[in-house]
Amino acid sequence: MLSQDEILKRMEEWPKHYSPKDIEPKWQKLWLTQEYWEKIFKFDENSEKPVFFIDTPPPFTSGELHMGHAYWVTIADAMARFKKLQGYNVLFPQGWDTQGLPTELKVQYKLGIPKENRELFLKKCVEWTEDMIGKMKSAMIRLGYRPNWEQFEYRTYHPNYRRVIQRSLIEMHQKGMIRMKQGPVYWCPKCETAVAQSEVGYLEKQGILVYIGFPLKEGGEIVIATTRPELLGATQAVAVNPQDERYKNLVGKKAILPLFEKEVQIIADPDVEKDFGTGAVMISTYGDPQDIRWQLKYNLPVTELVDERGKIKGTGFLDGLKVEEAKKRIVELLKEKGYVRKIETIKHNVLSHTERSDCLSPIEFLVKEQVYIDVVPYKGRLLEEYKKMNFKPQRMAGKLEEWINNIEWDWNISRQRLYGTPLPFWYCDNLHLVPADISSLPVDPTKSNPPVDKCPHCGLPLKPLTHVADVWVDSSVTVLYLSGFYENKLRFNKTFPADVRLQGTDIIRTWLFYTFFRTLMLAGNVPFKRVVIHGQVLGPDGTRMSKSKGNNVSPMDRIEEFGADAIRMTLLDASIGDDFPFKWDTVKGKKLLLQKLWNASRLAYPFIHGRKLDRPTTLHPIDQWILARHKEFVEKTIQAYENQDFFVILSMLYEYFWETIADEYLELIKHRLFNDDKSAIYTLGRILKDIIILLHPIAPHITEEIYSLIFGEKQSVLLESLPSTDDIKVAEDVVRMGDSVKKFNSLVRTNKVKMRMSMNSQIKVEVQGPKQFLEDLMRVEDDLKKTLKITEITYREAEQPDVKISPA
RNA sequence: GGGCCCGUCGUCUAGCCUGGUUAGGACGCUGGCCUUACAAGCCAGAGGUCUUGGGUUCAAAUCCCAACGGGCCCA
Repeated sequence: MLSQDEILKRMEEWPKHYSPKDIEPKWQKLWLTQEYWEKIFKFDENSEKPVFFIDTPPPFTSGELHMGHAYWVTIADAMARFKKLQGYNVLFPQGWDTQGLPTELKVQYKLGIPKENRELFLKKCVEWTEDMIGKMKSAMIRLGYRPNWEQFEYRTYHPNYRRVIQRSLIEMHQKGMIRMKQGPVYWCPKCETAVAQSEVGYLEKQGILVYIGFPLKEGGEIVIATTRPELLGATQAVAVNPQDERYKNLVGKKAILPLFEKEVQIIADPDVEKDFGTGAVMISTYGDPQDIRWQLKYNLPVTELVDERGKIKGTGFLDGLKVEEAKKRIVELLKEKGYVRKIETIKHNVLSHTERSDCLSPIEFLVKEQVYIDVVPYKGRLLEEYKKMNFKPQRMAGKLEEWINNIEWDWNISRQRLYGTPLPFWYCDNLHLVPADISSLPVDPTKSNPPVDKCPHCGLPLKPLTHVADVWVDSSVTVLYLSGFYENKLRFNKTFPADVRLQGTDIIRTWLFYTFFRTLMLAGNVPFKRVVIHGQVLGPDGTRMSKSKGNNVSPMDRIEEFGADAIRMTLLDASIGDDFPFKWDTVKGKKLLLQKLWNASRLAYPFIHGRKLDRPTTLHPIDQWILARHKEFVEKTIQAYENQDFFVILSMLYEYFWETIADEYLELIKHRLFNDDKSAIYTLGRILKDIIILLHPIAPHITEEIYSLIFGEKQSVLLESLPSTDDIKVAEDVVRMGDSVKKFNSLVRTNKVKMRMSMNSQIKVEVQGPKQFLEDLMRVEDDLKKTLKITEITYREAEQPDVKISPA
């Protein structure tokens, strides 16, 4: 037994203040060592342990790790660490989505490398990418993120990954799902490339609604309203609603396009909104998706009026003008000739290039030869199969379903770019596709010869496809790549489908949908069993972070001050699926909680460190009480981890650890600790160790530090296993006693505050209350006296509990 | 135009599915207190017509309807 002085001296060995910036990098370095890798973080293909495979998002390599990244990094890391503690063999990958327009633009404009020099351009793209990865990776590591870098870090430009992408395309082609065809495509004139349906969205913009009088062939006129007067030259018909009395007698008649002097028919279609404009619209090729539907429905001719750079062609008088300029010019001309009836300024939704790009330019529809993957024919099957995945939160399943329901066009996968996965095909003038040999992958058709001399279908000469794949073609095979679908059947059988997919709401219709679709088509099953979809991290003002609003917060801004652990706790203190504002004040609060844990450990250290914590045959009633509470905490925490309800764990830390253990229990057992009471020492050691283990996935650094200082039997908390509480018997009378003690403590303290006494002052107490209440207190009278500096307690039965105190 | 989500102390939120203590916590605020871990602390306290209006019920923050406000997605 140590003397009081010795105990206090040993306590001084423990740094008084919790300093995350000293602790965290140390552990991050250790986790990355070969030794920790081998013992803890490695995914062992030969292990008999159950496998847990989490599919994490491969972020685009922008170079900046923003709060949204920090959020999923934290969730994924916490999930993986928990599963390790639970005894799983964890496959925890991290990929990089390396290809795409933003990188090309940086290389083109920031580095000034011309696209014409293809080799150099691609080399610089890769260099830029690696640079960006380096920055993001070090920030991830600084947050305590520890995936299987050694085995499962991947880059979508890498030959190994590219081989899987290309093979998946060739196999889809073999299944008859890929074809080249001509048709309208979403086109971004600014980026000069085709984009997919999932990359566009509607943005509210200021525009004009022009009312134009079309003369009727038989005399008179019909006034149409349009936001796209510049497309007048590509107008193929005028449409009205069949129910519209105003136009009933005009249906079937001919109208004449002003300026172009072309006759078009007036048709009736139920999709025309009677209340918009004049109720008469012009159908042009193409102003919006509705025009495409009408063009197909009525088999209207197509006039190509806009070129790849968004300039008008084929009109003579508007040629070479950009769409916006042409709009102004044609309105002027129409005014001069007296065709304009009215012009309104309106706010309307304009289809724009919104996804994965800050481009936001309006989308045009161009007629192009492109490569498509059939999606529409599989809608029915997709609507059935998606139900095999369970969603957290459940409502997110509805978002996927809604998206599948809304799919109208097949997936255009060709992009007119350089830095991307080459589509592994050659083609002929009849648009037949000839795939590369699987043995030749990865392949760049522009640099290799086709596997056959001529088109096997029609004998025409073959040309290489110069297009690259949509980035979602790349990232929709993460599960197939990681599980080893093509290249490691042993691993595939063990790991497929993945246990969890983690991602944000914003990529449901892209990453989630395409992975689900492609994996189902190629491997015949859904890619994962469970999809966990988190919300967005908002700025401190509760709105979306954006540079223009200046409400951007980066996790790295104040990580030295508060530490990665406190940031992780803040991010996890939200219900998964909800958006939440990020405030440094909240982080400060989490740091205080960790400081509390630090101090409690400081108190426990001299009594527990280096001691054997055998369970004594009998336990003090107060220890029995805390163990009963402890059992509840352990069980609920494990349950919360299983459901990814991290905020539940955090609220229990406040309630159980801070309020119950730190504020009540520790005070009650101090006198016994100093007297080397075996029951108290055993209990404190046990609950503290369990708390450390259970908190580790959320706050890995501080828990490793405390564990190593106090317990340290193993090199890492992760070599421990989840606590079991099977041996703890919960006795009702003990739990009730705990409540009585808490009540008594509170009454005594309240009275001391009222009487302006210091907490330290000696008092006499007269307590009243129901018989049961008094008996509970008598059971631990000695502990109450020592804890609350009471010299004498007298008891009196009464209905309501109350105390009277007086100075001793 | 359609769908989904959300409105709870000054701020962020738990509770709502499965109706039933005094609506719980964190940050902030007020007062007191250096107590064998912790003043980056402790103790105590103030602060809420649960957006509004109807309805169901013995009983509504919770279930239903409507309105208002905010957000997201789709057309």
